[in-house]
Amino acid sequence: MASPAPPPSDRRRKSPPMGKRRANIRDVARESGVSLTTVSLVINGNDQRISEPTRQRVRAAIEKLHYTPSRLARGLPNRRANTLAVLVPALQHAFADAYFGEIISGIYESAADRGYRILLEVARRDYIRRKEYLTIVEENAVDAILFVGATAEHEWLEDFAESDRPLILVNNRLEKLDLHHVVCDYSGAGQLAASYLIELGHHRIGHVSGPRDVVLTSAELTAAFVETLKEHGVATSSSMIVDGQLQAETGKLAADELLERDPKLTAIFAANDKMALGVYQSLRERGLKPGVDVSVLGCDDIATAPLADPPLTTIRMNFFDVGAVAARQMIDIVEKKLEFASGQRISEVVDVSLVPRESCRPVEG
Amino acid sequence: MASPAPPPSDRRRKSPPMGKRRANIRDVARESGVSLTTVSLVINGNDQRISEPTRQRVRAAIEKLHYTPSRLARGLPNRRANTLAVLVPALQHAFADAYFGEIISGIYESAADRGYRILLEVARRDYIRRKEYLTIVEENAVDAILFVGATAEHEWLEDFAESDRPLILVNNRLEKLDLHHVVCDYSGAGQLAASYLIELGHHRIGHVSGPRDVVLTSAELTAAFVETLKEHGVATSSSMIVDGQLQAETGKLAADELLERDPKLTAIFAANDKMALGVYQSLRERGLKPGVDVSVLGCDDIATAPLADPPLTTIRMNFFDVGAVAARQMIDIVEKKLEFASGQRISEVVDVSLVPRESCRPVEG
DNA sequence: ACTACAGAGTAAAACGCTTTACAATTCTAG
DNA sequence: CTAGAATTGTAAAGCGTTTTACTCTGTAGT
Repeated sequence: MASPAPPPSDRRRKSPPMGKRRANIRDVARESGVSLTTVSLVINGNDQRISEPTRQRVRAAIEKLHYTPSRLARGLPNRRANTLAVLVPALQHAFADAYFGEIISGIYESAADRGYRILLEVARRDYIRRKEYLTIVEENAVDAILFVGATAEHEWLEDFAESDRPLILVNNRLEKLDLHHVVCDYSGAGQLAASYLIELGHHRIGHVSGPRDVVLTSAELTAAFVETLKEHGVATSSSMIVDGQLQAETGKLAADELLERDPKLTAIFAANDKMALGVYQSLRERGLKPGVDVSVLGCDDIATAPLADPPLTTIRMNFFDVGAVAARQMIDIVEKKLEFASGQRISEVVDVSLVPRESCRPVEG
Repeated sequence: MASPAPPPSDRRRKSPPMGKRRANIRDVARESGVSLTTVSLVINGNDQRISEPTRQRVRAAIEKLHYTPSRLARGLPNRRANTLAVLVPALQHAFADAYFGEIISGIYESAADRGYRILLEVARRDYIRRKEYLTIVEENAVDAILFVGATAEHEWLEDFAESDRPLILVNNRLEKLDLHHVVCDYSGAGQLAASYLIELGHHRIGHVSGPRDVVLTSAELTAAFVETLKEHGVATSSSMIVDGQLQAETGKLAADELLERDPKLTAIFAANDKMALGVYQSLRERGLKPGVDVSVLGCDDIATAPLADPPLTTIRMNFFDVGAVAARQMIDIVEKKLEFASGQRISEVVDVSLVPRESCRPVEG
């Protein structure tokens, strides 16, 4: 029985595309007289079997039709989105912070170079509770997560610890959880700070540290600083160290404390520039001139450091690079360019350097 | 002729999913004993015809299987990505700027509420040249573009002017191009500034404006300020106005100029807080106390305004809200909740308010 | 002459969903 | 009773790719 040809499908959900519809891969195939497959192979370039003439023709057609592949459709078959998630903690307006901003800029740079997009995510309470961070990778909205402001308090990170779920910590490490990470050389920074200050002749030195209990890199910085002082025979005691919370106000408070404990301090090393600026405040309130009466050394080299009065001597942390490296590494993993024994972790360290300006002087006589 | 049943397709490109594959809509359908369609309709909720009992069953199955729809697949049929692009100009580390940060936070907030994601894009030269801004919407990577730092110099925006391509200007408007936009009430701010200063008895007033030639809102602010002064019978001359570039240094320079032209100025209104802080510098260098000898009024209310010395009186611009409103509007458009006559444009204005602190005092005598 | 094989290309399945047009069943009204 | 309407559901087309497993030439080796 000759089955009748099926009636032309009239079930299009749209009226026939009157206006010029966007060209798709099929159009290109038709235009260049080859198969769908061939076009796809040409686009993705990695397959050697298509001959040069054919390639040419396909490319011509692509050009002519202004064809661009659909990202959406592209991701479907191999479940890849060509997108990276940048996850930040739910701080008050995290995006408005220069620290995050610089890292994100670095991430963006690398990602753009490799044809990846950046999706912004904020780890709000709700977000964590519903484990959205898992969802986004499971539903293939993103290929990997770059988490920027990790601390020991982010316990949900354990969901990534014993798995090969693609997450990397940007400029943070965790003591308890073994995760991919890229960090600035905080130990190196601590050493640098100590040797510089000693070189200038200081030996009564105070230190405003970061929140060492939850931020491992802060702990490292301080440990290396203290260790190096010791190595150079500078007496250290824990009373010379006061923890701050990385904000200017806490830097000021910490300096107040420090100067009360030892009014003859000749130098203060702050774990970041914002706190160093807080230290400036504290000194001024006491009628002391930063950089003259007391040397102040910062860390990070934020944009406003050179604009301070006096310009802040500091240790340059290349946050931009940290972001860039982290993104590159994750992309390598996603694209399987980096094969890992399951459980093996990325652990890159980015160099730091000292930027001498005017807030540190040799100790007098 | 009985055609033999087609052999079970053996062409799976993966070995049979041994490990637990992620559940898809088909699994849910099977589990709850209904059709694919039904599940889809339940998920999307908008269709009334599915009965409550069926809904229950489907939801139970979804729960049980930990099912989450794939964003990728979801976007394909109706060509929607549930994603908004935030486009920023290629300034040096734009993301590190508090202004952008606050707007982005607002955008994020609205978008998250409506189930939309945020894609970050930087309008680098290359990006513009290759018209990527068109590509991303054409290839359905995003549903709409929110452009944050527009100026008259961004000529490529004309690609959106006479079309219904979904782009909105966030906190900017353009004179030449008719585009969707949401802005703070810069005219209102200008009025507010003028009346406040007059109320305090000032009539020798200087003004550091923004780059009026390329930023329309800066022009509006200044125009309204001048106009209101005039209305109150305060003589104005163009020599009282100096353009700055919105950065602290240019604010200082402008103030230098202003104070040279009229050393008896009793108040200065700066078009943004950063420049106001620059004005502080200029005053201090002359041995004048900001807020005492010369009142200083800012605009924006950035995070550091209350921390300045003296705390800066300013006009609060709710950038967060501007971002939030812009995102909401675009989502409405994308989802066709807002039907527009082609060519009709969104034009929302967000209120501003005066925040009195200590940098403005009544004029003496 | 006959297998082997490389080279160039293709058919078709699969990815996971949305939505339209239709089907089956039950209800309502005449 | 029965025609029609309402209710609840379903089949299947379609979205735009990637990729696997083939096919078809022609050439080389034996």
